[in-house]
Amino acid sequence: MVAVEKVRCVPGSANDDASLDLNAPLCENCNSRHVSLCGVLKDIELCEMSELVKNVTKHPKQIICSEGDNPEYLYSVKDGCVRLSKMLSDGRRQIIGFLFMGELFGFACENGYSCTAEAITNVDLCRMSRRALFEKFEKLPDLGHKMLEITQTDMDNACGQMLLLGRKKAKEKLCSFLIDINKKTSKIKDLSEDKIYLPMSRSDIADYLGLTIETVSRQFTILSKDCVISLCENTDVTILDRDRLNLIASGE
Amino acid sequence: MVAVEKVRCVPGSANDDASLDLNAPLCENCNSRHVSLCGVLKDIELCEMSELVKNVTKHPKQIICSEGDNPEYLYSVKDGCVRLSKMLSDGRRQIIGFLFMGELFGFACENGYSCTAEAITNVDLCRMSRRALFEKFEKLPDLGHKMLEITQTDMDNACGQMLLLGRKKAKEKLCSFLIDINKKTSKIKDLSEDKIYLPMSRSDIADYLGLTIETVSRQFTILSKDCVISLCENTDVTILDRDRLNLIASGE
DNA sequence: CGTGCATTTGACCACCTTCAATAAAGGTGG
DNA sequence: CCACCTTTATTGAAGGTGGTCAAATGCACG
Repeated sequence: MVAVEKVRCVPGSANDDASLDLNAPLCENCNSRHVSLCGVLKDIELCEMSELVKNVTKHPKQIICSEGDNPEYLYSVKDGCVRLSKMLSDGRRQIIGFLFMGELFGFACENGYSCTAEAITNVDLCRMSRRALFEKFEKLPDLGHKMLEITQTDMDNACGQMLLLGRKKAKEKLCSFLIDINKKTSKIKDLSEDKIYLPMSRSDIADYLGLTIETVSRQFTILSKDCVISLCENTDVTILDRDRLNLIASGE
Repeated sequence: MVAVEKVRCVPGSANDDASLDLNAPLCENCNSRHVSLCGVLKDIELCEMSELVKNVTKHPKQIICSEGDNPEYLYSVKDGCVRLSKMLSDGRRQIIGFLFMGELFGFACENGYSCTAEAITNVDLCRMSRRALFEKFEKLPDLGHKMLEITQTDMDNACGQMLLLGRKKAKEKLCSFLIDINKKTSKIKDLSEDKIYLPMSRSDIADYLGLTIETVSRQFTILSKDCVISLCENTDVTILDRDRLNLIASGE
């Protein structure tokens, strides 16, 4: 509660490129601070984080990390939208998720990163050394617990997505997707409650839902004709009948 | 390295049903000990676990825990096979995974258990209080780290399964499944390298792969006619041509 | 031997894909 | 500023993979 000057604490050593690093962030000023992994940390503990993070910016279509690569870093989305995906050798692609502000990615096992991550919009990222972060769990056990909680929530979402991919019809898939994205983005963008912000392409949506772009496009048209949604631009949809949308999404 | 008498350490207080509880396990004698969460614990630390676990046995088709229920417990499979699943209101089912010896389940978020867990075979389980386990992370941080590692590996597998469900053809799905099960069970059953043990029904396989039983059955027949596998009984398959199987699984 | 359940097999059909044409939007260079 | 090209989305027609329905087979159990 004491007013303190915003000076960076312990600059230097941990950041290879030491003293005047413009990319070294001030975690206490971070916009996504309260919705991200760091949400569990007290103000004074944020210094610990500042030591091991670095700001990174990416433009649309730039790759952030690739499936199978040495998973040196974890990333947290500070702003923008990121897609995670996996590919088969012949080019078939499955999008695993779309990430917005506050969401963490870079999960991996002994085979390297599980997914490729690419920027969809302009993206601001917080890049953390995985090793350094895991070492911090000693000093800040809450950080480790939060990490576990996040991963378990991811797993819960993954289960829901498997149900969608394996058992839902095209129309149900699209409705589920619209509800999920609406839930996610309404927290972080100040849009009217029924606006859905869709920064990703039809092709991304198709690869997320296990469909083709043509099927996605047709279902958009049908939902629009049935007055469940209204299509303004491609990136901008409005929910007209939320009850119907929910009913269709959960399988009538 | 010192020979000690196998006496239970600290019996009582933590187990509600105190003194003469036959279900209170001796963790040091546990078969699945070295392939499970407890693999990270030293002998003397196992006592800590004995306090919070209980043995549970289930018969085929018995429910262990249900989607949405208060996630009081975590479970580790000591023996047998468990299926995790999610359902839509009209009965469509998606199986999220098949678990064998050493595997952990009971994952949950604020909405309760993510999945329903049912016994496929006779099953021996180690049941842990979630709360008590999470409290142990203070004293045994390695346990928390192992838990995180397990959850991340689960997440990695889930990503692979999403790729399968969204983008693979029926034949590719079945081949992928056979390879995965072969990998899993060869570690814990002493079967000849190319034998695949399938305790689950065709209906379970179908619901795992996002197909119908008829399609699964047809694909089994085709693979058999093409001499990729050989079908002895329904629970017993032999790999005849592992290279072909791998090629088909990864999409030609 | 008959009942009940799981699996296999066949015939038909539908949902979604594939292929193709068109329209709309965005970027580049003259 | 507009012609030109590329990229993205929509729409239509045709086709195929896998689903639905139905019957047959196999197997366990009383």
